[in-house]
Amino acid sequence: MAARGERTTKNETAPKAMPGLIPPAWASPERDEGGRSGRASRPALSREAIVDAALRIVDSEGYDALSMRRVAQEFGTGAASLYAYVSNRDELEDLLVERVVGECLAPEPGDPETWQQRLKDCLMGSYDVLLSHRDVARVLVGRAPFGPKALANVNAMLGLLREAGLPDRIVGFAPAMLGEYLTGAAIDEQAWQMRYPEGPESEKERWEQVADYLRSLPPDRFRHVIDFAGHMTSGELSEEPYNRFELGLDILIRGVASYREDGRKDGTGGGTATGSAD
Amino acid sequence: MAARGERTTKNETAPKAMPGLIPPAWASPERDEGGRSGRASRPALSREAIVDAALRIVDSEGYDALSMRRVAQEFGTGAASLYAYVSNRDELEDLLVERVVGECLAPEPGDPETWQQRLKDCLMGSYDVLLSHRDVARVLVGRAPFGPKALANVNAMLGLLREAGLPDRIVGFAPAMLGEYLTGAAIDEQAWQMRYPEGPESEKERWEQVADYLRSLPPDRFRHVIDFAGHMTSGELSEEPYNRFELGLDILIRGVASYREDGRKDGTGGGTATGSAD
DNA sequence: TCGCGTCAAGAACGGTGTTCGTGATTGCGT
DNA sequence: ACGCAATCACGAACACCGTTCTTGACGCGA
Repeated sequence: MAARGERTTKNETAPKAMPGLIPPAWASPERDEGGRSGRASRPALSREAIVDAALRIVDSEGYDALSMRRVAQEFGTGAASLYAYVSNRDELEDLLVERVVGECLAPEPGDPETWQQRLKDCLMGSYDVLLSHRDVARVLVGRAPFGPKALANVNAMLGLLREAGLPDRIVGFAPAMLGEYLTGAAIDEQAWQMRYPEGPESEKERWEQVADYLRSLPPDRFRHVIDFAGHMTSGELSEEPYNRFELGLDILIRGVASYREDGRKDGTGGGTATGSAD
Repeated sequence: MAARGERTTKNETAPKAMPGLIPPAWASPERDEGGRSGRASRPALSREAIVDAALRIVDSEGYDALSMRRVAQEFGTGAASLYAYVSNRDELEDLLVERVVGECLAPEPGDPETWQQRLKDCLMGSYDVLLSHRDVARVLVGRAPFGPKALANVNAMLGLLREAGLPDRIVGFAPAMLGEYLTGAAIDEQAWQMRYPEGPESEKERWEQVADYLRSLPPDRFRHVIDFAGHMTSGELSEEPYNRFELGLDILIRGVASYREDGRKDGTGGGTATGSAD
């Protein structure tokens, strides 16, 4: 359907072992030093390599810099060459999503004792993965998580929630909702980081600046905004590792857990979701 | 700050009464039939009119069709003419967001008795507003809701949650989270509608198609996905007005409510958020 | 050695956001 | 009443974008 190189079925596990940045072996414009091997015999272009390059560009220059021409430039060629391996920019983005989602670890049964904590760990790890790839989360919006890797994660989540004794309706719906929250939170956080591109030590200062703006609003309208400016900007969360995303996750998981049908079957019956409640 | 023609304050209500397409009164190169009024005295272009046109385009052709040239075409002129009133495409989108958010009604104190229901009503109304403007929700992602209209809504939400007896941390954080969920859910729903652009009577059929795809996956991996395919696609929610968005909202509000500090002060102490629980 | 089929990729097409310069128009000062 | 200066609309241009068409070089079988 897509292009020619799709049915290769063999090399798709080859670059799996490369976690970080890739040595620019195939990025060098002339690799004919091997003695005229010709371009057709060793393509250097492949779906994997193209997705690698795209992710590298997003990592280093951001999603706005991603374009067919820019990806092709990474291989020292023109954009037209990509269309032999990728039918479309949209398909490239699909592959990019699948690639990034593959870095997110699915919750494994039994690691922490409560399902709430396992869910939290999985999602916070995914959050870190998304943020480690700059604004790659923007590629996720509106894309159903139906690739193999994404579905594997969804499958694991479903198993987790199923064992927790939740109604089927909630089990089936929660993964989509958690994924939506994950994506939205990552995008928002990245947008803030982008707006104030100073060093990471000014994190607090950045929020304080926003809070000051909110406090400068006319007090007759916006009374509550002024009063809660500190809390809205998360300057008051304070506990070092406890950030906005985690708080939202706690809220969400508490909501899900409130539908539990029988209080027992798994520990922590009361209702507090994660222990970091107060 | 922005441009010159901003302070006209008079003619900005003129084109308000035209809901549909505009009679090409100001599009005609010579409209001097009114007696030489000239272009400066009645610009026909204004920030309001430009935002009107942009929203009209999104409504009728979708966000992908929105461009400076397309907006300018609505006035029978070139894209350059817009830059006197709008400094940027980004600023135009800011104004568009503010415009749409202005259509969303803030929760008024006292309408339904419980704060949960008031919150739900407000957000479901906003959801309908967003979906009524096609995929306009895509413009909202990554944009902090800090325009006057958006802040007014946030202010009202804060007041609502404040009276509900929630911890300050939760009060300050919940509006952002609810807004995030609202945007994400609207985008996803619209993306699904776009992928299957058939009539609205095939809503059920569309979900059933997706469920069938999920059920066709290899059963050894994806066991849970297959089992929950029906619930994942919301085919089983069934109750006519109870849709995916509402279920998510209930989950979210339950999570928020679980942080209430003293059980009384407002009705419905138990924990079920809205009554449509099970 | 010749010819053929394959595939990389340059050039081109229609689109985008944005800027610059020009030319018409208007209101004001005289 | 006239002319000038300031204003402002907007066509043309620039540098991009995604995508397609066509060319042409290459390896390989005959």
